[in-house]
Amino acid sequence: MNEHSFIILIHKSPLMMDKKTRILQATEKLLAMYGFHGLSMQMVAREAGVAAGTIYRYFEDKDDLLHQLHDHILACVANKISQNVSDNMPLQQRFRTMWLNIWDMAIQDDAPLINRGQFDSLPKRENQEQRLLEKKLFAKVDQMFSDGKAAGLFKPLDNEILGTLSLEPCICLARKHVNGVYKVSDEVLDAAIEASWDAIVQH
Amino acid sequence: MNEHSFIILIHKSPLMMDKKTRILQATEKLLAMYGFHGLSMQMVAREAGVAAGTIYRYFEDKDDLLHQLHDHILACVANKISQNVSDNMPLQQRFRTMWLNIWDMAIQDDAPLINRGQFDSLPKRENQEQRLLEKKLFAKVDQMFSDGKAAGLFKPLDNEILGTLSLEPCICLARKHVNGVYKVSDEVLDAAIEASWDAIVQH
Amino acid sequence: MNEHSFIILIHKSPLMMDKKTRILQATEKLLAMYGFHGLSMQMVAREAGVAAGTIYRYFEDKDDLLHQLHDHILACVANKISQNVSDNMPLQQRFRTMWLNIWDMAIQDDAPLINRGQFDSLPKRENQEQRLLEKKLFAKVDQMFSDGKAAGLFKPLDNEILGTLSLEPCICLARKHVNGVYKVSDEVLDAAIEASWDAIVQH
Amino acid sequence: MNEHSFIILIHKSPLMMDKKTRILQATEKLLAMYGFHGLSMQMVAREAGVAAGTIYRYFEDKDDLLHQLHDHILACVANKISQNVSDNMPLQQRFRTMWLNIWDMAIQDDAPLINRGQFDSLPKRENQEQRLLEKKLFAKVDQMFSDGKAAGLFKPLDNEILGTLSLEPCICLARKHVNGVYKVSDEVLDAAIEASWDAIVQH
DNA sequence: AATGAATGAGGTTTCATTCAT
DNA sequence: GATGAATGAAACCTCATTCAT
Repeated sequence: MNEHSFIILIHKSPLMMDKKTRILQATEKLLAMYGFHGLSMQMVAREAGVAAGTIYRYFEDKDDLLHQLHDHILACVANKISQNVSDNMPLQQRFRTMWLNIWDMAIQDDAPLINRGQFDSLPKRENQEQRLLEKKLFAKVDQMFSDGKAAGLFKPLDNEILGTLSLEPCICLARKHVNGVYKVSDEVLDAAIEASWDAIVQH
Repeated sequence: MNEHSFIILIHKSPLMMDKKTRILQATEKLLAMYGFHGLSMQMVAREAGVAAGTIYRYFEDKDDLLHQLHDHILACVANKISQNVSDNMPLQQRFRTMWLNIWDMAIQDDAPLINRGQFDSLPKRENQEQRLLEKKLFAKVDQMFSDGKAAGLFKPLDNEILGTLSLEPCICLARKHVNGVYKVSDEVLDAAIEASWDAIVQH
Repeated sequence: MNEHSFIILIHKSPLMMDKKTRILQATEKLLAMYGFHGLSMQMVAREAGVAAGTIYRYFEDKDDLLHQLHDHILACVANKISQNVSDNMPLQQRFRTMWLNIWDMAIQDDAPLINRGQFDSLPKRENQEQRLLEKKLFAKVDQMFSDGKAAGLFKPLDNEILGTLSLEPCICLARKHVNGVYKVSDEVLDAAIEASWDAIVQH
Repeated sequence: MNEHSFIILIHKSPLMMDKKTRILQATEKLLAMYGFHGLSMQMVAREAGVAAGTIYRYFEDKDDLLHQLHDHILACVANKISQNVSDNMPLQQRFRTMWLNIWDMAIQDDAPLINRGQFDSLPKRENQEQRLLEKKLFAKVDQMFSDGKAAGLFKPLDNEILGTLSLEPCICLARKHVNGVYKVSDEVLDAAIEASWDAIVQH
């Protein structure tokens, strides 16, 4: 660092971050409203309140936008699921809390994607790295299943399987609830949680 | 017939099915191979061995083609699920048979759509009429749940809920199996069937 | 060929050929008028009197269009150069005829491209095959140079070099003439032909 | 300076030329590498190490940049051609020196534009003023032709014509040499110079 | 003077649909 | 009924240019 050197300060201002977020949110909303087809970059731009070209400052191309949206949502989901869950709570309480966290998320309008079945058809990079990231995101869920098996309470199956048996039904149910296929009352909800629990505990 | 003319020979083999079926099968295959984006009417036409315009003799437009494909597949699925199931078989055997019917279908390659998660993103007409049709298609499933409740064996929940709790996990699991996310061994498969059963029976 | 076979006749009608030709001609004209930049597919379509999408029935993409135009023009040029030239005419008459053929072509509006220097910047496929094709197209020119060398009249240089020394100046001159850089009178034209001749004959 | 800030260090080396020159050089390089199509202002900015907007301090618009580049290169060319040429050298030596100066320039890599045929497709302002400027730049060439005619050695044609007949073939040849169409040996080079000389001297 | 994020018109290309044959 | 060439709207994406900082 001599007399010819100088310094440039770059402020990644909240406003700039705002733009990328706005684009992601616009994409999520439109994807939920019109599905995968009716999603054009022009629409995203209009909804986000930016010019079409601006999207390409933040995302390589349409595919990149969707990939990043996938990751973004996944992170949100993982975060939401783990809310109010700590590893020293009783197992059944942890299970119930997470189950209801998923339910709430799918019911509310915050995460409009999770509930329309569009989420799964988002392009994902199916590689080892991605798998590890997901595992880390859903650590709390993982921990619960592991603890349950260690206590001899859950069936001796891989966590992946336990999740599929007990938490996926929650999402399926929520989807039907939101789509109006079937309205789920509070009593039925409690029964569904119990049934999900029954699926994975030893009898 | 001048110097600009030339000749193409086409063998109309007895194997050529009727055009509508060929179009539907071509669509299913291409949808499984290239997903929703990579599906163009010209591709369907080429794969089906018909002219692009011919598709419009049998289907109103692209949406109609996809709707009809949805119904077509749904009928196949319902038919497959009910195979080797009669209403006087023991409940658990009925359940196990249907569960495995779903699994087999999702694992094999003759119903390429069901297993890639593309099926759910097909456009569906979500109306009363459609709901009734589905109910009729899945009558055997319905009957099993009703019988189980009448016998006091199943939880007193609507059939819709019982299905979501015990059969949807099968589809989710199959999807993961096919996508390579998780390879399901025979022992795990048996355990999963038992767990699905545990979810809906009274304890 | 059994009872299941049938025949389809395809007429490559003159009208259809017309469309491809019209697109090529439109491209040539616009390229001469507006240069390489101001050439958009929309403009070509409008000038050719077809829809934008129609171009893509006949040409893979823009590059293919330009490639094919290059070949098309090259063939025209080769044909024009060889007009009224036969291998048993005296050498100097053959040379003069070809030189003037080039000149006429560059001066007239038939081949608007050759004279604006746009021609050379058209994308060409620089491969062996292409080189051979060109050699065949310009066979008459080749023959003249070979005959001249056999007669001990021309310098013992490769035909490629002889062409560059005696015919390229014609094109350069014509370009300047058309661009208005320098107006070439008939006497000067004669002198230029003689000078080109002097460049390649032995002294 | 909060958690969103970070720092970049830039060493302003003494080698950094003034910005306008850097922009011109960047343009020349990119034009040679990617041709006319692949040249965007953002690329030029990146290559020159300036911001996109900065270009517009020195050049009206893209066209102006290209115009000025044209003039810039033309001046370089004129300068190079005249190297080691003085008006009291024998005519043939002057001619040979200039011919070889052109050849060297086209063969080497420091004037990347002249040799790829991109140069001619640069936009030029074809007006009287421009013509006069060029005449002044190429004064040495002009002088040689005038002297040759005064001595009764050259044909009595305008200098413009003499140049086209004897020096343009050099450029054409060099282009073919560089493009790999035809590899020119030293003997052929000498022969080509002699042939160019033959084209303009009286016989 | 310099920056570079933002713009949005315009580029190439695709594709659902029509219609003369 | 069947064809497939033609259409042209609309898709994705680029890039010359501006302007607040």
